[in-house]
Amino acid sequence: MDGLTIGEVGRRTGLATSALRYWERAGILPPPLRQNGQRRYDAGVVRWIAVLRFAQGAGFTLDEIRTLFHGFGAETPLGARWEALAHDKLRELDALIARATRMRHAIEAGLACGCVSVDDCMAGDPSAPADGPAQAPAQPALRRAGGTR
Amino acid sequence: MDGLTIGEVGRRTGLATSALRYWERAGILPPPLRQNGQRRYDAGVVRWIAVLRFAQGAGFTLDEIRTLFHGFGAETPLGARWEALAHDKLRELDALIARATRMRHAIEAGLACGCVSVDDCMAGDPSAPADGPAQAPAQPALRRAGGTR
DNA sequence: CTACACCTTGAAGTCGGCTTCAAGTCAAGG
DNA sequence: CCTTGACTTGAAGCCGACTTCAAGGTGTAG
Repeated sequence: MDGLTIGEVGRRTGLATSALRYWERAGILPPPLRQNGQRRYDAGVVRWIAVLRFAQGAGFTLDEIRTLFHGFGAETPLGARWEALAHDKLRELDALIARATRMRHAIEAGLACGCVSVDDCMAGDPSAPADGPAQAPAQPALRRAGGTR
Repeated sequence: MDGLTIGEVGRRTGLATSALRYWERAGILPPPLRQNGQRRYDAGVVRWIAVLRFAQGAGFTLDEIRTLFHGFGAETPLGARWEALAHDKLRELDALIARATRMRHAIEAGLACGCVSVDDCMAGDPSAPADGPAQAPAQPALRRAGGTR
């Protein structure tokens, strides 16, 4: 046994090999040894990838995950690293949830409004008819996330 | 008075003129009359834009907003159009909120875990130590939304 | 005439996290 | 020797909603 090929790692983790190469280039996965120019991974990489995917699922960007993996002194335990990043992320998530909740309310306000045409409806303007759906968007959208292949 | 220039509309609505042109090309705002090749908008466009921005703020994509504005028979009232689109969007938002809430839980599980290194932590694998942070991500991320200039 | 402010267009750039493609390398099997 | 299959690379494409850029037109003021 001289290490896993990238295809083997892909099979074991359910990931595309292109993603593994991408993470390596992005400085997240350390470059493995090579045999004849081909990557040979230590079996431990599977666990690293599990942590990576977990962090991604928790909402961390690759930038943040790079920090999680390589951005602290080598002696800093994983738990402490996680904690250092978690508070900001929790606040981001709370903001996201709050925003999504406001969007829900906006949609319901739109349902309650019952306008006939664009020109007799709506907000944003002090001379507006009544209690139309309210003001501006402020935060345009929320993008969807890609599935896992 | 022969209509508002695009710059004037931008000023009144707080939008970049590039956005107005983009929406026109995207088939959302109808092309206005022109004088010497320049767009001259009817004052009513301001209200259209308010509705557009409101819908955007409620989470609708430009595709959906195009449907909202131009995708029904001309006799269909705005309220009915809104309703036709609202139910799916509410479900999407609920899914989003649920996902964000799961992400919150994941982060908190990570905080409770207290692992020292990547190799002694984590999930996804049946031989894992204990009740590590749990399984996979399934839905990678949530993208941030751009502010309103 | 020049300067200036405003408008026009199409093409390309931005962000994140990949995927896809073209072209090439390499080892094992028939 | 030739094919097959897995690997390598860099470059480009994708999604959404725009912004930015280059190059040029037009109207008005001084």
